[in-house]
Amino acid sequence: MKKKIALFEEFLVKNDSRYTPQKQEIATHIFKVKGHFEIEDFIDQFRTKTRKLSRATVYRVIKQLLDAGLLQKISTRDGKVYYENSTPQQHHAHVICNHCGKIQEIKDTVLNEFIDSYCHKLNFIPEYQSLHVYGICDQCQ
Amino acid sequence: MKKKIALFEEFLVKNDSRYTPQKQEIATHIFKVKGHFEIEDFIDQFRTKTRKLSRATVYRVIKQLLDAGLLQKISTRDGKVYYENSTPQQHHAHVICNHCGKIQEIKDTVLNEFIDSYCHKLNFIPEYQSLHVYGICDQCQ
DNA sequence: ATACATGCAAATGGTTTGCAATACG
DNA sequence: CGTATTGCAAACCATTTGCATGTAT
Repeated sequence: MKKKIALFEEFLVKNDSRYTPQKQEIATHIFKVKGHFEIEDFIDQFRTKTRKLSRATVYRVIKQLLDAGLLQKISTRDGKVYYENSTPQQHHAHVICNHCGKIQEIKDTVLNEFIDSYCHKLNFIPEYQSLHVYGICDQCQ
Repeated sequence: MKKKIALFEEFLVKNDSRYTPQKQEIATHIFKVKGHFEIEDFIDQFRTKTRKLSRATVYRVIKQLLDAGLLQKISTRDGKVYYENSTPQQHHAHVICNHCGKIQEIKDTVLNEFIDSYCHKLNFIPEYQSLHVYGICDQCQ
């Protein structure tokens, strides 16, 4: 499988956007994160580890990563926002507990197949998708 | 099928929340809206038609409607936020064009069945769900 | 009486933008 | 060189919150 950073570079080139050191650095760091993370934490870490870096730039890169399907955004009901790595092929869905905030992943191809076939019917080109199920988890019941 | 306003009242009672005139009014107006709408527009309309009403209260009711599964929230990639009526039984999904912003609905039971069965496996009680597919629509290609 | 609901305005927090400086192709 | 990118701080905008007042049980 192709490296994500390579996919990102391809995406940028295809969209007449430059592949700059900042983009490379930010993307590389994001790709290393396992599970979900908050932007603010990420920026803090990045700043101490690497060097100064503008929030704006991070958000600009984030946007391109979302567009490229290499990252996805998760919002909990109480307004918290997380981001999580993904691949353009498979965006896994999330199950989010409204009580404790725990986030679980749904890994299942049924969903992706369904979406692909549906988009095909509409002649719609999917770039990015998100499925979030909110409710009460096992432990919180 | 039971009226939505009745469902809302039930929901409130069940959650030790009061069924007040404001809640009733706001909910009733929301239930009349077809398609998606923006909060700000809704408040403006409401204010001219009816009477003064606090943004805060609207948001408080919105939150309860979301929890009750009678309303759903749609966020476009560029930060716009819409709300749309729904029923607790079936949350239809949305296909959103990143180019022109057009929103189409997916009406299909496959999705709901999939989610129900998955939640059952996790012993997770789903209350609300959202599926958004972003991409490029037919016309914008 | 007591607890929840409302309205207001101020605060919050994630995200975007204008602009000047800088770097890529 | 010209055009996209970066950094900064200020701006934005949806949403939340603190608090004093009002209202239902």
